[in-house]
Amino acid sequence: MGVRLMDIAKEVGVSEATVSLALNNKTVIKEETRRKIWETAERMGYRPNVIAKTLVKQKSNVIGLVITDFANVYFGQFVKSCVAKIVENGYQPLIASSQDKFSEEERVIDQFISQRVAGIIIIPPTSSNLHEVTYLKSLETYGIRYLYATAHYTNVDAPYVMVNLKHGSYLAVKYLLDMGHRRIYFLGAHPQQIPTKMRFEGYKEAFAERGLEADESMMIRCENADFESSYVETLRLVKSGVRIDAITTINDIMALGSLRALRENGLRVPEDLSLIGYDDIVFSDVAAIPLTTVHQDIDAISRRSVNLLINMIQNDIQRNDKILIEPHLVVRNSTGVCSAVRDIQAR
Amino acid sequence: MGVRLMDIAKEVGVSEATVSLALNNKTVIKEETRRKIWETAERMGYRPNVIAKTLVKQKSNVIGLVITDFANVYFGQFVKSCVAKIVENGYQPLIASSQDKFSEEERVIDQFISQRVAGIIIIPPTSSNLHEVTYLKSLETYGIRYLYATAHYTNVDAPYVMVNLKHGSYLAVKYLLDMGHRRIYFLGAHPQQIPTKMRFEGYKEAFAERGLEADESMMIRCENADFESSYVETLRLVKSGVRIDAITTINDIMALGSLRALRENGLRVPEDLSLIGYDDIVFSDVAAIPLTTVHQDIDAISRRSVNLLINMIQNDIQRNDKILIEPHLVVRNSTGVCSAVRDIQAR
DNA sequence: TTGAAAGCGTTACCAA
DNA sequence: TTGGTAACGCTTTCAA
Repeated sequence: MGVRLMDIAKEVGVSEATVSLALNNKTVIKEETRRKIWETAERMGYRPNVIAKTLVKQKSNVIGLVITDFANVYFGQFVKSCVAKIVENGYQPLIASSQDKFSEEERVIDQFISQRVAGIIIIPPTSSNLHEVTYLKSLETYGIRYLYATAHYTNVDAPYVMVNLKHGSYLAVKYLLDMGHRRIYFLGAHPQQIPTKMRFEGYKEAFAERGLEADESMMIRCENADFESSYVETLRLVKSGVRIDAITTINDIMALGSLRALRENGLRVPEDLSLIGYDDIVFSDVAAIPLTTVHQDIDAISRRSVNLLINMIQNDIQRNDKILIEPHLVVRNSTGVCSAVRDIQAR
Repeated sequence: MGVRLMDIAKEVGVSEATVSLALNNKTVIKEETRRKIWETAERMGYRPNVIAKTLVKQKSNVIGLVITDFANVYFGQFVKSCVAKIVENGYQPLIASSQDKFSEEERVIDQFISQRVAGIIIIPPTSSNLHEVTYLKSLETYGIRYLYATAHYTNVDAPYVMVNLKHGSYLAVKYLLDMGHRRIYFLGAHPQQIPTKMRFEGYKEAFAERGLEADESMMIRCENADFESSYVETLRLVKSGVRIDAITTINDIMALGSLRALRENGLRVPEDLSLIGYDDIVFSDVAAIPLTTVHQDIDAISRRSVNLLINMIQNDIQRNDKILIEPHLVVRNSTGVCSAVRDIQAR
């Protein structure tokens, strides 16, 4: 099935080697022969077999990309950005999902090794920051370069590119403090998980900087880092009757969940209280109230990741850089001066 | 670099063939030999080279998937669903984006052919329904099975799986008519494009069924099928001062854009007018006002697509099925009885 | 139960 | 400027 070099060779009446040389535009081949071979190849609908090519060349131009969830907008944007950069550089992307499970990450990476990819960019599952990462040995055995993106395993000494989560959270909370807010609730997931942990450190830092002490009880632990959990916890908070100046969440979807709960209880954002998200996915601008949020430069993460990986591939060396991208705050309409402060000023 | 069958063979003191047989668990090999080979393979960190395997077996288990945009939630969900089903069936997914451009679709498919994939699921660019699709001949030359999903080229006789767009729109408009709405604006893209065209046909059908004639001037052509364009056109509509009973859009993002324009002008949804989206992406439920929308069963599209493709691959035959999935209306909070009708009833 | 050898489609080296 | 041939890592057939 299909056309092979041999078929073209027979048709033109030359050897396989000549056809190969001609199709790769080696100038050793006489102009006329080359033209004839190209024409015949075209006419026969020849498509080179990269499988065979890779086998004989003993190197692939495939870059693997392990993400956790195709349906998550944030990763969708990351994939889009990465793929563009990989293609630009003449490599071919191969994307797989770990479904946010470490066991699947292992399976997928084993598959990539069997594929003999040149390098891999790994986005680890959100839930796990500690793991016995056994596949690294295999990657080294097969000379496959790798790095982690958007997060990393704390117990593994490997290169990564991610956003300075702590600083992002610091910026958000500092801004809220500047606006007079004090009772700032923090909605996160498990306090042990990196995404939550790092952000809460930023939260505390902002308070400390002002000589204030963060009230740990304002760190609300949500079951999952999603719309529903955030909605539920915000509802509970509102019903409890405590004073809430502001709420920060560890991603934008959670902020939207929170927003829904607030609005359903007649609380106005930002008049009654402020709300800040995290990530700046497209939908934060599309929400009921355009969300103030911490912008993570996805493009920068992907650019640095791809560049570092390709650098490792081309120099045939596994490096160990740790790259932190600095986030910044995007102020939109979900935040304002603390209502308590406003009341005082109004007098 | 890396471990080969030969390395294991040398280590154990048997032939390559024996190692191959043993690792593939052929029972011809003596239990003890097999065990020893497995142990050694494990110890040496052996990973089979699928490149070589594919070459010799002369068949691949890779299914290509061409989408238009990784950052689009709708396709993100489709990819997720497809990938799960492809993996379940023991195949390996290979995903690429056409960036919504036909030229890129061609490039990507050529790449897939060079990869000698077993079959391809193609999501065509939204903008093009007519195209000289030259790659089909190549696909046939190399015996690669294919089908279109979520849309198709009208001038090409090839299998496809998509939602009955016309019927979805019909359901939405019929519902609005039932609620007493008459001045129903339709926000779409170019009237020639399939997604817009089919939906507007459903719109007209719902009117016709009631013996009403659809007013073509209520079909508003947006520059793009996105948030911004929809926002702009809705704004223009509102400012023009015409009476608006309801608005339907061809996707949920557009509905959100529309919603923003309405709210900014003090119009309440659904009290003052109703709004219906299309697609039922996650965010329609997360919007300021949970959106009434037409649900497209992405899971069904992907299931039917993958099943049909695998059927073709395994029976080694290119079929030509056209599969239409029936959509249904999901009523949430953005729709209600027409205010004009309510006023009358209130008297 | 095991081994030798041919072959998959391509490239690359050496000869012609 | 071209051709013959070995090699890439694996599977498979046939013989031993």
